[in-house]
Amino acid sequence: MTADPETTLRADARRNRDQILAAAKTIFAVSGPEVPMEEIARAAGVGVGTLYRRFPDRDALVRAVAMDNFERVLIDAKVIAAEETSAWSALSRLLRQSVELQLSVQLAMVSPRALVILKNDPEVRRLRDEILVVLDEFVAGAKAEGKLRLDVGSGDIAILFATLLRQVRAKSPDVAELAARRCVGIMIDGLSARPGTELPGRPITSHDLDPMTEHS
Amino acid sequence: MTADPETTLRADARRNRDQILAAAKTIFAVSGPEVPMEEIARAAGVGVGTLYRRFPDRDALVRAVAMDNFERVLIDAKVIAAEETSAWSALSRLLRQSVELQLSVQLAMVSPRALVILKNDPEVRRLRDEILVVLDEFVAGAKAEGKLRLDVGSGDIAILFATLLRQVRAKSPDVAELAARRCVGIMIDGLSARPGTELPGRPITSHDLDPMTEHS
DNA sequence: CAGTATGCGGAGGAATACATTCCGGTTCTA
DNA sequence: TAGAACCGGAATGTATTCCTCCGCATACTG
Repeated sequence: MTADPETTLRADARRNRDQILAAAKTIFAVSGPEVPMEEIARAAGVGVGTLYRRFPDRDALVRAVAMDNFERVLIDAKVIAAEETSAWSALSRLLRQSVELQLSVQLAMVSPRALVILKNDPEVRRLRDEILVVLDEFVAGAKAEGKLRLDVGSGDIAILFATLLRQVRAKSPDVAELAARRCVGIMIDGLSARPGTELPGRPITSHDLDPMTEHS
Repeated sequence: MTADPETTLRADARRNRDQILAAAKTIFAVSGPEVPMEEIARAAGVGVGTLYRRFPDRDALVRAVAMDNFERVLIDAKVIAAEETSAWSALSRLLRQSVELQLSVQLAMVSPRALVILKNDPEVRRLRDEILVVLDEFVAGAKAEGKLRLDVGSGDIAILFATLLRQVRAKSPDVAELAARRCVGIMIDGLSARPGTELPGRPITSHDLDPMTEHS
């Protein structure tokens, strides 16, 4: 049906397309999906014209970035599931290593703009649902192992990491990057099952904040 | 010198001024200090004209909001210091209850826009420094008590809470508010001194990310 | 290696979003 | 009740941003 851009494009065009996607991913992660198109083009080392030729409008770009990252996370999760022996180590590894990937992904679940764009895209939803299933499995498994505190839901975890990803503006990118890794570490410790403070309310599930469905 | 707005203003004007400040605080906390002035005016229930009469431009408003919140946090911290018996409980109580206050405060330390405005304001700096001193005392004390993990600095804590404050967009404000409280709880547990994962790098101090000084 | 289809960059038109000003009408205060 | 202080929000000017268009460049094909 639709020609596959991966194979149909001329070599240089293909290269540019990839650069655009990569640049957009980085920039979206830091500044959200509303940055000027020109900024993305510059970061990708191409002209705006090229950007628009490949992605007719901003929505198309956002969708493409989301798809790309959802896929990547899903693959990661599956690899991890296969390699790790316990659900807890799988969960914490996924969270830890996904700083970059989740970066974009979660952002796509938090930004109102992206939400509107993605809400009605069946392909995106399918991927997203698959990810949620895997995540829920990890969470349930880790609880069963007694490693994850029982009073959290996958929604809590999602929020925790979604909020964390907006890169902090420290004095240098190095410090910022280190800080992010350390925050993740602290949060993982906060999630582990050890006698700690009791949390208010009830566990938040992924359904509680499912941005893909209408408000209650 | 400068007439004190608290006493000089006519009653209704004074009331409006307070409403504007309150509205700005809330909105800044959620959306950052770059929201359209009109939105703030609407939230405060006044016209833009009134907003501009009271605060000549955006910078003035940002500064006023920052001052207001810095003061509030400082007062809170001092009250807590007087009431709590251990540094750890003081620290965790401060973090827990300051969800709203810290909200604005930290935001003012993260947003580039606010930074520029506040960087050269000596009054703001003075307050800010006082807060940092109190926070450092709490941190040092809690470590001495063996309640706070030794491998974190006050900078780590600041980042942790600064990133957390951008309100999550859940299905309802209630859920969002609950989620925020739960996140704080999880983070506090992550900070407590119990055998957990080792953090990468070295503790981040408040100086490491001090936005009031130039990049190294 | 020449011919051509495909792709490229970026100037520029159109639309929008914002900050800020201004003034006729309203509300306090003495 | 007089008059000063204040209010709302329409109107103006400006800065951004989206997206199109077209002359030029580059990659594939035989």
